[in-house]
Amino acid sequence: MKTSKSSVTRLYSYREALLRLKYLGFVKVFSENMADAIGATAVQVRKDFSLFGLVGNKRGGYQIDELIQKLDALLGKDKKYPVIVVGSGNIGRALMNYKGFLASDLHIAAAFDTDEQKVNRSAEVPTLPFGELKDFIKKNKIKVGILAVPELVAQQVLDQMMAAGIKGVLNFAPVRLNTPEKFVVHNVNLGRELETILYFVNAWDRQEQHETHKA
Amino acid sequence: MKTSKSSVTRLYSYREALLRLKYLGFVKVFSENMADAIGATAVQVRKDFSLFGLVGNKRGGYQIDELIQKLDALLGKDKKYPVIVVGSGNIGRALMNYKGFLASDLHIAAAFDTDEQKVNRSAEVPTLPFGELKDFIKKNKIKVGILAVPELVAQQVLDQMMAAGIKGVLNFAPVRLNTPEKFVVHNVNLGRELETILYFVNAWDRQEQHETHKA
DNA sequence: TAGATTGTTAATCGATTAACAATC
DNA sequence: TAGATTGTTAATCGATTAACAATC
Repeated sequence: MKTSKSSVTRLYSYREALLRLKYLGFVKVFSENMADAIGATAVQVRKDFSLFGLVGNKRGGYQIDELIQKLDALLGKDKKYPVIVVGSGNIGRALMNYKGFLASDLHIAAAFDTDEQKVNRSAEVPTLPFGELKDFIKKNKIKVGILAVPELVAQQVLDQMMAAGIKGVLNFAPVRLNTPEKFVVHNVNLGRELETILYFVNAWDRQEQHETHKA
Repeated sequence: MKTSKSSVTRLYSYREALLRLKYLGFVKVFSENMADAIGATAVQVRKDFSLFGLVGNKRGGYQIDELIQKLDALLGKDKKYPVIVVGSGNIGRALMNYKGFLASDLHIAAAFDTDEQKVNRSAEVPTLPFGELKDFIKKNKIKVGILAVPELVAQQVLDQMMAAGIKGVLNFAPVRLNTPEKFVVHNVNLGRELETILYFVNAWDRQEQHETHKA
């Protein structure tokens, strides 16, 4: 598998690290440096690079400028991609105002909500009535959305987004969504994440107590 | 590896599905049903169950009540676990008010912020000054926190949380955190998630155009 | 040339899936 | 008994890591 999710994610990390190094005045890097920067191993870095056709110089490492340029082309960093938020509850509103996207190649074009009270066309990121969703997606050729609606309506809202042309979503509703073959869904289940953390922390606690008793 | 992150996550999913089935009046399930419910395969379910010592009846499937009970014991569902939010920016505030936690065994005990303006001791989930963080963690024996502070201060804030006794965090800052061996970090990098979705969606688009040209 | 570093091929590892024996 | 389902052992798969040849 050429382009697994994790290898692509690492490419973005490499790029970010390279920009930092460039900013600090560096001109070239070795695979070892890249590895340190993103918390991987040098072999992993070279493997990833070779997978995506990024070549360096035997003994001389990689030219930072050249590498960034190639990554930009590979990752489509040349243009800004508009993304929409559907549902302006707690999570939806947080993402509308999230500053972390500014540095990247994506920006939130608009949010949608069924609650007319939340509509606000003049805000920096406007909130529009849900009825305008389809037209907006089509008119602005939106490909990716953030699904931040209640669990119970998630599937039916997604269906409408798909019908209008959306090809991928970041889903915050704790349900398994039904999607066609060529559609990307990344699920973020915050409760589940916390529970899993809790599980391992508690497991260690129990283990420790056990060991203490034995001692 | 007995308890990988993913197998534990699936246990929580099984439990959730079982509660739904029970609510609908079902008394027993087969591995096939469980698989459908969480989007896995029957073999996967039986493998997970055997890994955690959950046994059924040859030919008779699994008793729902019994299974839930065992999962509760396994996952520590007997008590409520307090969790804190550090940083009350966009993400932090959204999580403070997130309803999705109500159904689970965790609740947000308090939030912390350096901005005195945001302090509010009388809210349902109080926001306290950052200076009270250590005492609060120690007094309430908090083990898990949500780190929703700016990237630049994430590590130093985490260091203070660790010093006070925190053993695991859900990290929203887009940085690699330095932690000791027995410490759990789950990273949620929202920008990265969206970028990766965008990558695959664009990759398909390019591919399609390519194929159209050939045709 | 000797040393350092890349890039590829092979080995390992963990997780998922397949095959099948056990048994209700 | 025959059929259905569990539970385990073996095979497969993908991703990471190790080994090493190429070469600047």
